[in-house]
Formats: sequence, structure tokens, C-alpha cells
Amino acid sequence: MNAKINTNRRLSPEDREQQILEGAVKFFAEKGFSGQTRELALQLGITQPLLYRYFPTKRSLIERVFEEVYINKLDSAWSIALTDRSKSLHKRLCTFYCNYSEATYRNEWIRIYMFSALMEEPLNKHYIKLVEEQILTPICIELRDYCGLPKVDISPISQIELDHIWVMHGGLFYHAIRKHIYRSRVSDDFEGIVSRAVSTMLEGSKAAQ
Amino acid sequence: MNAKINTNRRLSPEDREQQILEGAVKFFAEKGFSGQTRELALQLGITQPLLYRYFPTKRSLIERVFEEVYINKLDSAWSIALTDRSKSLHKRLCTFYCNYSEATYRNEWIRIYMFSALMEEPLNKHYIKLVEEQILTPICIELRDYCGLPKVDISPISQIELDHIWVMHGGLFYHAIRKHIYRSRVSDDFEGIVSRAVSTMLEGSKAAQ
DNA sequence: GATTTTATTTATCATCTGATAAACTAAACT
DNA sequence: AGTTTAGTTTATCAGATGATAAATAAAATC
Repeated sequence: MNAKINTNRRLSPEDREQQILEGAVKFFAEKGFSGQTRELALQLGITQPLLYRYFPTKRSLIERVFEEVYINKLDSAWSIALTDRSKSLHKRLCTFYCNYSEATYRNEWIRIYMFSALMEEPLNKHYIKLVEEQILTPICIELRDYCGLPKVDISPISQIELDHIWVMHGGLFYHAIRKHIYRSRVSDDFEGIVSRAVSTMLEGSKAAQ
Repeated sequence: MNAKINTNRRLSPEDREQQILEGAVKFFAEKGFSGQTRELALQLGITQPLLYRYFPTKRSLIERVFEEVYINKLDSAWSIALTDRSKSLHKRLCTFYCNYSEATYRNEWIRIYMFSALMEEPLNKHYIKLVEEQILTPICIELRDYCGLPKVDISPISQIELDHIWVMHGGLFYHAIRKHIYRSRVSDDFEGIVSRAVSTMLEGSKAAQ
């Protein structure tokens, strides 16, 4: 299928390493980390031992794949934009989730994320912590303001509030799971889905007070 | 760890098969389907070739695991109860999701489901279809009634409506993913989470009209 | 109690799979 | 052009892994 004809043999080490890394991301996203080095090499159009010239072990390659996929994906500017009260909270949340989904709700990202979570890679827990601290807590704070509830410095954000936002966050994430893991046919109008989910959450939260 | 001392050797074929099957469910839920037969046997306190007395291949054992985990989990009485308009829709949805989560949001179910989805087992697509037909579409129909919108026979349930309910459904499912796949600390008050998610969805949907 | 049956184990095979070493060859250097 | 350097392949290893056959021993049968 995807096996390239080896047109340009003898790449520079930097190019070859990059090519292997990119191929490995695709490969492991598809097959999981029990995918075999020979099959990866075949898909790259190189021989299997060549992998070991650039990565000492399979495990080291997998860890580079993690880095490649996860570094710099969470832009701190986003969580700052979430707190910009010159715009409506609805607008801010929609913008955020559209940006966020473009960066993370991608085939390779989602699948590698799920494979690594099932393998109990520490990566997953780090990422979850980051999401709670940099995304969900800021949203909870804005939601309190939106609903006219006490500020954070009066009472800290509770697990209940976090879990409530997790449902919306998870619901949107689950859209990507359905698309890239279940490979179901899903509506391509993600903006519309986000907008409705955000409206529902905001209206529902206000009504609950 | 879990390796039983082999106190009762020579079980009856029925008992042994059942014991292997139950052990295999736990084992593959933890390790995924690339888990090895020797390790499974060790965990069961039997020798590896004994597995092949009861299951001709590893694959056949895995397929029995699928059956064991998924058969009869979707109770058709639930979707009927969803349409019982003598109770409030909020009440019906809460009851449904509490029952549904008890049957499916379990460690082994969730993990095997996700492993099988990543492997593109047909099981997944069948199950998704069932969920859309027997759970989500009935909910959409009830939601239309709740919001005072046209009946199904006037205009069928659209992809947009389904996707909207998928967000709530996925958000609740994602709670189980966080618990059993990410193994995050989550609130144990699932009833409370369901109640808030349902209220939010209902209020939000009504307000959107 | 002796014999048959069969659940289980021991021993083993063939293939797969991560990894290494040596051979090869395209490019760089003198 | 001849020599060196280094990217790539061929050949191969050692351990893992699914699966099978023969040996063993607990239970059932007579």
C-alpha cells in the first residue's frame, strides 16, 4: 500500500531520522505499539536494521513518537483567550474548542493518545493534569462569573464543577473518538456541534442556579 | 499477583472453560489482545497448552471474550422505559443512564471496547449502530416532544440532532473512559453527574428553540 | 483393585521479532 | 581517479510466542 519506492537512497541523517519518525507516528497510530519493526520498515521503504541506526531500541522510537505528537500542542495563549471578558463566554468557548480540536482531534493524535492511555503511559496523566489546570479550571471560573456565582478566591473550584465541565469537554472529545477511533460517519460541521454544545451548557448551567 | 494456587486440579470441562474465559476477559482487558497466552495461563494458574484444549486458537478465545462481554448488555426494556411519558423526561433519562452505566461503564467492558475499536473489530460498528437506533434516536424523539417540536413522522431525526445527543451521551461515556482507561480520580457520584448533565441538556435544548 | 478414560503437564516445533555484526555501496574528500 | 567516510543492506542471532504431540496422573468405569 503505502510502501514508498526507494527513489532517494542515502538521505542525510537528519532527513532520514525525520522520515522514520513521521512514518512511525502514522504506523503506530494505526497498529498500536505492538506493531512490528519489520512492518514499519517496509512501510517506510527501508530495511528493518536501518531503524536501529537512528533509534537504539523500539522503545526509544516510541518515546520519540510521544514527544513528536504531544509537544507544544497546548497553546497557553488559548487559556488566556478564554478569560478575555471583552468577548462573550459563548464566543470564547467556541473559538477555543475550534482551535483546540484542530490541534488535537486529529487521527494520529487521538489514536496514539488512546493507545498510550491503555498502556498506562505516564504521558496520559500529565496531559490530563494539564487539561484540568489550564483549560477546565479557567472555564469553571468563567462559568461562575457567567452565572453570577461567588469568585474562586471565596471558594475554590470543586470536583463537582470540574466534572460538570468534563461532561461537555468529554462530549466534544468523544466526537473525535467516534470519527478517528470508531471511524463512524460523523457530521463534519464540528463548529455547529461546538456551538450547540456550548449554548446548551451555558443555558443549562444558568437555569440550574 | 493474581496467580491462583492450583488447589482444584482437574476441573470439569465446563468449569475449566468458564474459568479460562473469565480469566481471559480480565487479562485482555488489562493487556490488550497482544497479551501473550503464556502470561494468561500463568495468571490462571494453569499451563499454556491447556488453553488449546478448550480454544483451538488464541483468536477463537478472543472472539469468545467479545461474546462474553457484549451479549445481552443492551436491555431492550430500557429503551422502552425511555418512551414512558407518564414520567418526566429528566427522570427517565437519569434512570436510563444509571442502568446503562452499571451494565457497560465497567472496567472490563470499557477497556475491551476501546481495544476492539482500535483494532477495527466489526463488533464496534455493530454496537454503535445499536446505540444510535435503540438509545439515541428514541431520546431525540422524546426531546422533540419535550421542546414542542414536530413529530418524527413529519420530519425524521437528523444527523444534527443525533450529534447533539451524542455530545451528552459521549460526555457521560467519557466519564467512564477517564475512570477506567485514564484511571484518573473521578467523582464517584455518577448519579449527580448524570442528573446535572441531563438537566443542562434539557434546559439548554429548550432555550435553544 | 484393575482398567479405561481424560484432564493436565512436559517437551518441543516453527515462526516471529527485536536487535547486532558484517558486507556493501553511494557520496565525500584528497 | 583513488581513497576514505558513512548510509544502507544482507545475514544472522537469541529469545519470545502460538501451537502441537507425547507423557503423566487424577478420576471414572468395570
